Amino acid sequence: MALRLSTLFLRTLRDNPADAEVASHQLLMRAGFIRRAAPGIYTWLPMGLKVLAKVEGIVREEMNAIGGQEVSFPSLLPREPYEQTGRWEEYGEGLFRLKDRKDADYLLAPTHEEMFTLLVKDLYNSYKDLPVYLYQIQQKYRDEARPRAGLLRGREFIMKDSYSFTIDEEGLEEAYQKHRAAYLKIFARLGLEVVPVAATAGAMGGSTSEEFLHPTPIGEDTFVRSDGGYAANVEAVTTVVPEEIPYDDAPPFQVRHTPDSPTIATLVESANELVPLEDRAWTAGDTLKNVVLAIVHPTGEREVAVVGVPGDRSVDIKRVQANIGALMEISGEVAVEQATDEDLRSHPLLVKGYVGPGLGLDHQVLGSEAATGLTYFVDPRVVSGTTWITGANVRGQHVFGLVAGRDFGWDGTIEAVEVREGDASPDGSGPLQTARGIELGHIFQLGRKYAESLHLRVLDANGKQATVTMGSYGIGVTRAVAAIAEHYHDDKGLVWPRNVAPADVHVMVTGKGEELINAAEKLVGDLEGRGIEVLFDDRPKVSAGVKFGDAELIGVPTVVVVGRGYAEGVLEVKDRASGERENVPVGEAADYVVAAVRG
RNA sequence: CGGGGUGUAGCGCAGCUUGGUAGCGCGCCUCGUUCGGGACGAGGAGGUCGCAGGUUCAAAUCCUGUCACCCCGACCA
Repeated sequence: MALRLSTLFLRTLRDNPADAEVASHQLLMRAGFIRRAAPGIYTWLPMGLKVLAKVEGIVREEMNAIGGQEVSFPSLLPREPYEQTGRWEEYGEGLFRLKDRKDADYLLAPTHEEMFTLLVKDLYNSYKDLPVYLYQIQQKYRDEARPRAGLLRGREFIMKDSYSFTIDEEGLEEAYQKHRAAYLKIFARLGLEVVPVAATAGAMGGSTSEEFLHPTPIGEDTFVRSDGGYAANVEAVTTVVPEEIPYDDAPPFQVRHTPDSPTIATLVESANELVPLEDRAWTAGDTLKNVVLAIVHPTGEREVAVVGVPGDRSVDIKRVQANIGALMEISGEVAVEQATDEDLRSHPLLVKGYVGPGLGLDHQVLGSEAATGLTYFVDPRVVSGTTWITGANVRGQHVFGLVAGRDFGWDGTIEAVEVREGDASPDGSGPLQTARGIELGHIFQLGRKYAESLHLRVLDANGKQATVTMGSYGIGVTRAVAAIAEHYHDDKGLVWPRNVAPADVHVMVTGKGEELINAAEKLVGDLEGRGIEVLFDDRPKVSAGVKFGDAELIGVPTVVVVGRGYAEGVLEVKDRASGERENVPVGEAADYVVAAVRG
């Protein structure tokens, strides 16, 4: 049945809602696709549901094509499985928790690794049952600190999540590659450009992981790419490590008074005055800036650590956060913050503004083996033999020519500094460009993390218990709808690509008279008979201007106007995207539209 | 959690400085005229002015508190 605007549950808005900032949010609200129910939580109206169903359909087809089997889990889940994997705690405040009348704990699922794992455990027990790929398209709940931009970042959202269960790494690799290929197909069919980038696994655990980012200035993720094809989330970029330098001939370090050098810039100035180099001037990159950070464990325990980085770079807390958990062998969500004055007070050996890794091997201040016992990480650029200017741990004094490996050591290296435009790509494929993107998909090689904690084992070919290997693969379905709306619109409204449009064609009647209505009705009937989805603006007493405006706002790809041309025996067919219009004889209109729709 | 902003009719806003019992545009209802680019006329419906307390003869307006929402930074599909 055609959707008739005279009865369709739809109200378009002339003005943008005041609380909508980005185009996709504004237009989806104005065109009557969604309504806000609560912060970050949206109601889907008939038009919106049409698009959502198209997107889901494409995802479903491609998942089925790689052998995925669809299931559906509840959103309301008991605490126990999440307790077992530690995520009840690790998820922190992002988890919606609630209690039933018996005071038992429940949660609204933020994702379903546990449930899938337990389901397979429930039913399968032999390697002969594997591999199996299961997926669902379903609501997820995360109590986001700051929902924003309408559908782009909601507290309730629809995600397609799939999980692969295989007997070994080889099977996992195959499942991962199949999903990767399927994802590229899905996004291509959705009309969304995506860049697969290397990513960190974060709270999900596991090793190899890639994100599918849709490049757009309103994206929340920053990623880098090179002309040579390298691409990574900034959190996952690895630094090109310089060669170690022999330091046998390096001069000894000198400690100097530098009373007026509170900043890196003034320190560089002092350096060039006090201890000038023969062949060049000191720069900020020669200084070693030691940043004191507070590491907050999932348990809430607060630990101070120090990161030494070249002075011309600033520390990117996100990158530290993404990497420090593994380095410090902390499982779960680690928060990293700049150290407070109080943190510094509890470590009196740290002199604010003059923190340095040591005055020499005998007096090393930083490092787990040193006086403070504070873990000391350095940027990968700090390799043995490199020479640095840094704090002397005495107010008003710096040390010049401190040689890494000779005069100070460290507990480990960490990717802690911001990645800059122009930095070298780790695979040697040229300088890096930075860009912003929306994370539309994320695939992980989970390995055995969940299978182990939930004891998912099967008998292998030798009759021995083997822990199953898992992969996890997500697509933000509602987010994809937002991304499409964001990418496909103009100043008049939405411009849906055919694959996901709420209807194939928008037929409208302008002008009055029985013949016009009848002609439109006949066309609508013909089109429907041929399997075309029609949105029919049959509203009487609505002016042509309003109808044109709504058609442009709603954004169905092809618009047919039954109006003034009818007297001459033609209908006007317009292409929403290009604005091109064509007069088509009434008798050929259905054929013309079918051809346009079928592409 | 830190910074900025906003709460007045379904939507967008004015009124607040200088208290006097709420207004504009759009939308909605009725009648008539119009009918290819957001028509016109006439008549209507609709508001606890976010909430609580205070000051005052009188509070949307002044004071205190509180809540909510939006935007910018720390998390994620």
